[in-house]
Amino acid sequence: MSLDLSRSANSSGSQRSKRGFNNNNNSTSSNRSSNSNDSNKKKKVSQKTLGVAWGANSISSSRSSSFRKSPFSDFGSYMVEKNRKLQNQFDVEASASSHSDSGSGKPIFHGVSIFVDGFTVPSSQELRGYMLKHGGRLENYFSRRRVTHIICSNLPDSKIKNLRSFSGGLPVVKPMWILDSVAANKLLSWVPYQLDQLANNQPKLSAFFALKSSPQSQDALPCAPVCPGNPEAEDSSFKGGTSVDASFSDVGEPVEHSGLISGESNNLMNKNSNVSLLEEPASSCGKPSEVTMTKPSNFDVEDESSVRNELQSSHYQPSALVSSNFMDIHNMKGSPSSTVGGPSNQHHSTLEDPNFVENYFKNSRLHFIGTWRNRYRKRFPSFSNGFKFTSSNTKASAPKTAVIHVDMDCFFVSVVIRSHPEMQDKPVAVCHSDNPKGTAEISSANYPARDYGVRAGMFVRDAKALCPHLVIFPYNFEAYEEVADQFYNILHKHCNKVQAVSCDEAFLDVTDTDTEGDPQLLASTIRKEILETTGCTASAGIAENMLMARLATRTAKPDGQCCIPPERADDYLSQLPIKALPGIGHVLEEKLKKQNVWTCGQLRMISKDSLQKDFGTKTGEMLWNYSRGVDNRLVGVIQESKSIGAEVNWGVRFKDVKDCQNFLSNLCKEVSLRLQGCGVKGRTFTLKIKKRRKDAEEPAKYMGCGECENLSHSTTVPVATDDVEVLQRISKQLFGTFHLDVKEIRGLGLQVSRLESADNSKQAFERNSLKSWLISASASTKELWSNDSTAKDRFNIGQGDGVSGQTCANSVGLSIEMDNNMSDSEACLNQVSELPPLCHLDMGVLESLPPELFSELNEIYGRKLVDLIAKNKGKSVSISGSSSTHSHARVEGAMNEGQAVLLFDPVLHNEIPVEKKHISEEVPAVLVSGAESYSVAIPASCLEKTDLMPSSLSQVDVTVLQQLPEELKADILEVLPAHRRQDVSSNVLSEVPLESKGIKTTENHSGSKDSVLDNNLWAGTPPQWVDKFKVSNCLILNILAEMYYEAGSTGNLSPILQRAISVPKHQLDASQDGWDEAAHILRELLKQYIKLKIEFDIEEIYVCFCLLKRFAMKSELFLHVYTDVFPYLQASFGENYGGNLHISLKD
DNA sequence: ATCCTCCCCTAC
DNA sequence: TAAGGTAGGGGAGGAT
Repeated sequence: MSLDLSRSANSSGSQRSKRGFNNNNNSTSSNRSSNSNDSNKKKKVSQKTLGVAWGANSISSSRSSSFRKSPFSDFGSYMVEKNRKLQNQFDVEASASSHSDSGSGKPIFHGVSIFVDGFTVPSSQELRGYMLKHGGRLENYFSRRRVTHIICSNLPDSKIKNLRSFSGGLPVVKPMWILDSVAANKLLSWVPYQLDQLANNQPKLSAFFALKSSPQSQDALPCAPVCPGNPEAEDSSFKGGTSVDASFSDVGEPVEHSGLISGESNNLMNKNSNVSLLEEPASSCGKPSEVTMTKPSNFDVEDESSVRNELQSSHYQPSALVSSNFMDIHNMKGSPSSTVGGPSNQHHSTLEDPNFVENYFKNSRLHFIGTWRNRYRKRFPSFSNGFKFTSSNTKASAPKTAVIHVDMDCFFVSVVIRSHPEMQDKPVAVCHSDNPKGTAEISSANYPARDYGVRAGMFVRDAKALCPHLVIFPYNFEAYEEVADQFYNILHKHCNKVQAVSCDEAFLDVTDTDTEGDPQLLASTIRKEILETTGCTASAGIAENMLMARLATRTAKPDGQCCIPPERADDYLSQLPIKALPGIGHVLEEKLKKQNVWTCGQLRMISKDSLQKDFGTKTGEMLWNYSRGVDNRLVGVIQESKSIGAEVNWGVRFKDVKDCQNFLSNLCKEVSLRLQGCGVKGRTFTLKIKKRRKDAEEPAKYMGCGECENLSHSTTVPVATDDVEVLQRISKQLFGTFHLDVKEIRGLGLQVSRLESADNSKQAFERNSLKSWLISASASTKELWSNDSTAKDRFNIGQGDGVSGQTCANSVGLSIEMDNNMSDSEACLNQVSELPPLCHLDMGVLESLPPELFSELNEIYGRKLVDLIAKNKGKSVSISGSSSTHSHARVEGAMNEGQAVLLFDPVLHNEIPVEKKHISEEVPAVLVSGAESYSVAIPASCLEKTDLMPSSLSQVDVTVLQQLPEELKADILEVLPAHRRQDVSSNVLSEVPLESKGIKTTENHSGSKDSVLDNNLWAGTPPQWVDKFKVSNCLILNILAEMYYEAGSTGNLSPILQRAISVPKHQLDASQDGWDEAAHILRELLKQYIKLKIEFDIEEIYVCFCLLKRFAMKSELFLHVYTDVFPYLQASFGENYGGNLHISLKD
């Protein structure tokens, strides 16, 4: 597929402004006469009469009365009244013939309201009878508001277009749907009954269906895409969907099919009827006679009736996935925007549509193209990552390679007109809109249209200007998907080395394929089969490498094939315009033209050095090679994706920050779903923003982004994620770094890179869940005490049982029996019931938790936490009343209850209070900040490496230390000052005088080479802060031990910890340096936390430490803290430092 | 040197 | 009205 976006999308504002003379103003105020006047009238009518649409059932009915004017004041009102009468009549008859459907409650067609278009079998009267009998409705006059399904047997082509224009996304379904549903006594999915001719007009819902069900399984999905088993669901989604379009609607108006198209099509003939035989104009240059070309004289179009419209189980993108949500929301809201909001001219902007993001992608051709690869990967997994090259394919051993490049001709058009043979020779294009004054873009034009100069990327108004009788077809993404599948099925059948380029283009390596010596024969066989199967033509290029094969295809188009033997490559290239080389776009072309290089022959005159100097090493080499027909690429598989993202650069208009945040949030949802859909998580997040250029005029394109500055910021987090909330926090944080007026934003995109498989981190994820973390504390304690060899092996524990016994006594009710036969993960999963008892939870900490964490915990504890907190409120206050320090009541409460570091650690329960007492008594603390915020100093000595070690084992989770292997334990002990070592060797968890802990309390950190923030940070020392920092020393040791556990239990550090800590396992095991470095990094981490929170609430810092402890053990949770906290920092330091703050942890 | 970020360019 | 996306590659320039 050739996609020319350069004119409209990427390049030149100049192009746009040239076009702009016929701009929006012009077109709206110009003589659109009847059309625009009509639509205005319709809008008015629809407003007035909206409420009638759904009668008493209508969600908007209550609203309607206020809009209704006196009856019969105009034709519209008359029609409304008439409709109402007919409906009443219908209702009366319906109740009279009320039919007990299946006894299962709702009748089959409950909520279904059909409009019968044209002659049908059975007749519309019969259909009416079925509807009457089974709780449905039949509308005598079409209304997009009331009608849920259009029933139609077959339509003359002249009607197709009109139907498409008024159906507005409603399903157009064959009457068989009604009959079959009655026969099945349930509402069947309408999708398999779509009218073939019009299937392409129903992207939204059918996309959803396609996702959920294959044709084989649709019977099992009786009706509802939104809510299976509830017939109302499907129906109500239509209500929502149609009311969205209300302002376009023609409520109460009788349908007239003016055969717009028929007149046009009659004019087309003659001139273009044989255009498929013509050579592509561009190919005329540089086509040497030796290049063999074949083109068929014509092709047979498959009989229309045999063109299956079979719905295949396409893999739709997440945007389709969330469509149910979208519909529900619209349904609930009743689309007030369309009823109250007046004209809908903003409807497709972010201003009016709260679900713009989801909606947008479903209708975007570029999105379809851009995401096709992912769908292909899922559809043909064995081909997208299956075959590998045999060495025989390399240049050395197999000098003669054969590559075929196959490319469907004007794919989008071919597919939509494959069942309209009479359109083949007429100028046809695919476009969102047929408005001859519109700025919708032509996506694809067939060759007759190209003869008029119609090109992909043009505005439809320009195309119509060139070719007034151009026939516009809308997109049919499902059909593209279907044909692409057929296309690839054929390719895979004939060749086992297929490299998919796009939905309509692929390379085949046929070197080893049995082609009976003739790749051309194979190419022609394939093309023939493609035509027979899909009804669409394909062209092929055959050459010895991918470059030349591709160029050959260019010559072969349309519907031909071309072989360029190696010996003819030079000739072929010499006159070839440089733009024809893949990799040379308009920018490179312009640059080269400035050097007077127009053809590949001229390009060859330039030395490689010169090219590399002007265009860079790689690009220069590429130019040098390609101009000589040299291409060393091998036909290969689609490689693993390196990034996943989503962006929207159309219709983006925000009126306030809230709008923008909502949009961003939806974008994150989309990206998260895509990540999950691909089974990957990512670490680097890039937010891209298009900002209106200062002097930019109103874009020529309706709702376009116009001329923009492209901005991007990225951040890297330590733990890969696909979690939507994390994405939202990160993107919010990134967004803050731009400091933009949201009104200037014209486009937003979020891209995720540094991907890793979600499977790999699945185990880690399970470990990292809050629940498993809670459990693991008790589990590890238990394992320690156990003599079970599994536990020993896991932690390499060979000793320390004596002490274990002691700690065991300290724990309350946490023991679990480990089954020897259980794997670690099984064991983990089986520990679900082993939560720390409620009485062990710290109220202060609980209350301080971020809401999301609290609610997660609350759920885990069966929602008892809320009560617990309520009960403990008074108690907590009394504790704080007794406190004499500056710290916040809840923090003090927590400290007094002995849980300074860990929420639940049973061992630390016993140690921390002791230590804490010393610190708070003996370390003088200075609060030096101004009145408005804390500014805290931390002793510089605390940052010395030696002080990373706990000053006393009383700070250490001894159970943790005990689990270290002998030599590591020795390492750690060795670093401890002698008096500390004594603590350990005596194994007494005694109190150690503060003076001996080597903590200096008044030094400033002015010597630090850290950022200016540090100076603020270390400026003072409030007592509570020292407490926590001391605690952090202990924490670090715990963390190090945890790291060791990770290593011990899995044989390797978990990927998460490897990255977060960035200390290779071997280093950890081998030397003190490794530990020191790990400690250093962790210390930096702590500092970040301190920075993040210090300016706000000292209490929060405490929470951070609690959470940081979790980070050490369960890294994924760290992300929550990390992303949660960063915005505070942004808010705090704002303009001054916000841009310089990169907290990302370097690899 | 090597990596990272922030772009730009290209293809479909 | 209209749906200007997605992803890879590479270059410039700065940090380490």
